[in-house]
Amino acid sequence: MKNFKDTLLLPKNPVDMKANLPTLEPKIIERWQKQCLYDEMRKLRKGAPIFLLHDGPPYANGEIHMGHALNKTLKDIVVRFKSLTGYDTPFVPGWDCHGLPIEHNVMKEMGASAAGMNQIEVRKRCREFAKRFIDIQRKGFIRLGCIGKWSDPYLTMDPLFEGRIIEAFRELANKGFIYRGQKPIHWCPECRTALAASTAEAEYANHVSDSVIVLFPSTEKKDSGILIWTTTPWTLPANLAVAVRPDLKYVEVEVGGKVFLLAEALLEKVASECGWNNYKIVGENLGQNLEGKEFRHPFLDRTIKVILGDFITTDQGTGVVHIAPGHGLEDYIVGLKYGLKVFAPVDEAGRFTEEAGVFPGMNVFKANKEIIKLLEEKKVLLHSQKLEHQYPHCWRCKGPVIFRATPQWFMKIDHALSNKKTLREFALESAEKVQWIPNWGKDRFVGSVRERPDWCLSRQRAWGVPIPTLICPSCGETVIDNETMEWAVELAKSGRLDEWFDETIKVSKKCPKCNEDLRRERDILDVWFDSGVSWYSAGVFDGGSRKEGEPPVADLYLEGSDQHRGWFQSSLWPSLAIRESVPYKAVLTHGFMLDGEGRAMHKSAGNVIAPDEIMSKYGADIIRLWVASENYREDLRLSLSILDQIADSYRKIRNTWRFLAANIKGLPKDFDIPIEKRPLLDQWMIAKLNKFLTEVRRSYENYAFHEVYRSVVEFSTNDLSSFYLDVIKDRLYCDSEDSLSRMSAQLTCREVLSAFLRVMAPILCFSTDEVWERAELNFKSPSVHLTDWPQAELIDENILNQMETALEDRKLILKAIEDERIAGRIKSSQMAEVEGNFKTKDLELLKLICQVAEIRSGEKLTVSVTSKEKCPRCWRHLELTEGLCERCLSTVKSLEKK
RNA sequence: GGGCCUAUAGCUCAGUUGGCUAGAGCGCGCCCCUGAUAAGGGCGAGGUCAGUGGUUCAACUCCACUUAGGCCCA
Repeated sequence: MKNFKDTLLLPKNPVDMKANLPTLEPKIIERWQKQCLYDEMRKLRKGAPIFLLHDGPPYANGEIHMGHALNKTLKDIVVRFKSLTGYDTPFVPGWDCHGLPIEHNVMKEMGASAAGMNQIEVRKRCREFAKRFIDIQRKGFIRLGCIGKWSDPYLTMDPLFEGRIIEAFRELANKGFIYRGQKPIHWCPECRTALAASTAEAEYANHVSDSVIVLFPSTEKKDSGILIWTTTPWTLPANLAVAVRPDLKYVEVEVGGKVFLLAEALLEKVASECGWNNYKIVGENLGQNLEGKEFRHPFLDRTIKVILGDFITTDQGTGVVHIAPGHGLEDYIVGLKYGLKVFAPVDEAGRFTEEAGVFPGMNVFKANKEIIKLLEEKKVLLHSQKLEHQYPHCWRCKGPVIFRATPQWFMKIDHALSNKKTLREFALESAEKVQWIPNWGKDRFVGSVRERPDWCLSRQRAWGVPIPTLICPSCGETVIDNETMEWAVELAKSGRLDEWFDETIKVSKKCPKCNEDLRRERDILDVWFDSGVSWYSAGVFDGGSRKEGEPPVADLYLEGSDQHRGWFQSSLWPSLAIRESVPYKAVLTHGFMLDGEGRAMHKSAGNVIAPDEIMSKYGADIIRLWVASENYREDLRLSLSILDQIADSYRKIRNTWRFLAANIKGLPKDFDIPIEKRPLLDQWMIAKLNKFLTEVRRSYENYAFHEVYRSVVEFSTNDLSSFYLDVIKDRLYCDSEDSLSRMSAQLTCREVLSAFLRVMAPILCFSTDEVWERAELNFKSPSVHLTDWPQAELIDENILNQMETALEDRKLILKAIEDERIAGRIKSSQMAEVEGNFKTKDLELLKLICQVAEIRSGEKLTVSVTSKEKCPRCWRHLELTEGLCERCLSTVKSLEKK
């Protein structure tokens, strides 16, 4: 038999089957940089409506991890999609540069030499440290394919930005939102310094404490009272209340003529500790009914009230907690609710002051013994024992630390705005107007706003923006002074902020109370304040820090769900207070990274997969496809086998593009055939494409990228690969090059590919651009990212329905053929003759899409082997003349003429 | 301990206001093709819908509790 392969128009592949993304992607990034892609995207949409996604700044500390990759990829998908659909999409990335973690790392890096270093030197090192990681992280984000103003990001340590931070503070201060209060913090009496609670500064280690059960006598009845338990007897002089849990049952117990009140759940335990042999319950009450009841302090002349606290547990103690708001965080918070004073009669060396009322000047740890003695004398000590437990110790001197209230600056959350509403009320009301994605985000946000205390802005650290206030070292008076704040702004903006901390530069102001020389506040602002005013300080359109103009309201904030209590709030309070509006129109949150088993990724658990690892093995597009495939509203699982699966899907999609690209070669660029003049199958393909475009667009608009992924994979597999492309191979390969039928197929393929690439460009930003170029679709736009979203045309539902019916018949036919194949009676579908009762009227269409030799109408579905010969050129079984089918004969003949 | 969230095939996801035998793609198994070839096509097997109890004519879906996990707070 003659070999006809040379007479066929087989695909000429401009796209490699193997993507080799790890080496390809960096080259595409280079091209984008040469093309100035970000600027070109903005230029293309100049004057169009703006879609502003304001980047939440990651912390400039450490390499990027998958959490970063997830967050930045989601942002990038949004930005690229919005740009394609016609928006001007500025995206200015940012970094959070100040704060304790960096300072802590710097101190650790310096080791012993840190001791003699002054604040200014520490700040310098911190700045360098932050800069180092900004560069590392920036490289990582660019490598992920994220588009944005990487040349000029906003940095919270930029002079201009630091100046804005102080200006924001000044605005808040002048509107009356700032005040000086007290709050307990971890304090090392040995080093006489504050320690950060939430980091490694307070190390937990074993410590032996005095565990005591103490009677607070009743003010009414003799020989009765309430029993409290504590492991820090030294805090008793600072006691201002006792707390019970509202839902817990409390009992009155009679023991040897005395009556004690305590939680029922702990009665047995306490009885054995106190050695009660005979006791009787004489009364009971729910905690909530005890609120307001009065008792006497065990050794001071003070009346103590019962308050309610939800934090009380029944695993130890008496179920009644002694409250010293100056010496415990829970005590402080519950104390605020009841208007208790923040009382901490302990000096910075950990010694009682005169205010303590007992043992002035004595170290509190030493005072424990004396207090216990005093309790014994007063006959209020029911039980005392040594208890070894975990207790925080100073990371520097290793000594035990204490909780001690110190003066701090706060932002008021319940201060009224010009609209007479308090900030909190305004926030709760505003939450209703924000679009929360997913919608339960509102509940989570509102829940944490409702409960939160005033914002403590002070941090006793070096690396940050100073709180621009003055303090009298002699009488403790604090001064918020516009001239001083203005000076601080000037310092910041001229890059000389370190001078604020230079004690040799004296303050010229005097204390308004005692006329002493004032000094500058040494505390710095909470780092959350820095990022909280990014809407006010960042140049969100042009990059860097804001130079002029009103700050805009962002269309979207997109962060991990932990930010409901973090950045979404820290941004909200200053914005509500300063400009009385919410800084975002919509808030989208995503879940957290989990491993393949659904457990959190931790370095210590050894289950971390780094973005770099994936990028060098699979490529950034695989990360991006993975991000798109996951429902990010929940937590996201990641493992190498999940990535393998994503890589499989990628290959499927890529091969589909590759086939399309290979078959449109040679089609003139301006060639067109009106839809209605094309073969029915092509008309269907276009209708299907339009339906696909409509669905995918809707999914993107809803930020439901996993729906996009699903639609795309299914479109690729079901509609294209296994159906349309398989069927049109005959036309593409065997029809003559200039035939309308072949060109119609090519044209349809080109339209499908062009639309498909643009639809996937926000996700597979590298691969789509590669194919866009190689398939020579770039004759109008040099990059797929500089095109318009493919508009869906009117969808021809008639054709879709008609084909739907035909496909149902097809499914039955294929099944019947498969049965024959398994029985060994038939091999290729091409040799099948099928008879049956079909819903489809158009049997020619059915024959075409089933790719069988013949289809006839009949009673029962039967498959037989055709007697017709196989055309040696197109492999279809049909009538042959001169050894070929009619179509192939004329095609070959016209070729021979040439 | 509190707030919010999650649990459907090996994997990633669908499953409308409760209503036919719970679906898809991948993977897996078997087969076909060798003119998308480190491809392509067909068929098939996979599910106690985390568990228990309840509401209902009817529950993957609603309610309660339990278990496992996540984020935040304490």
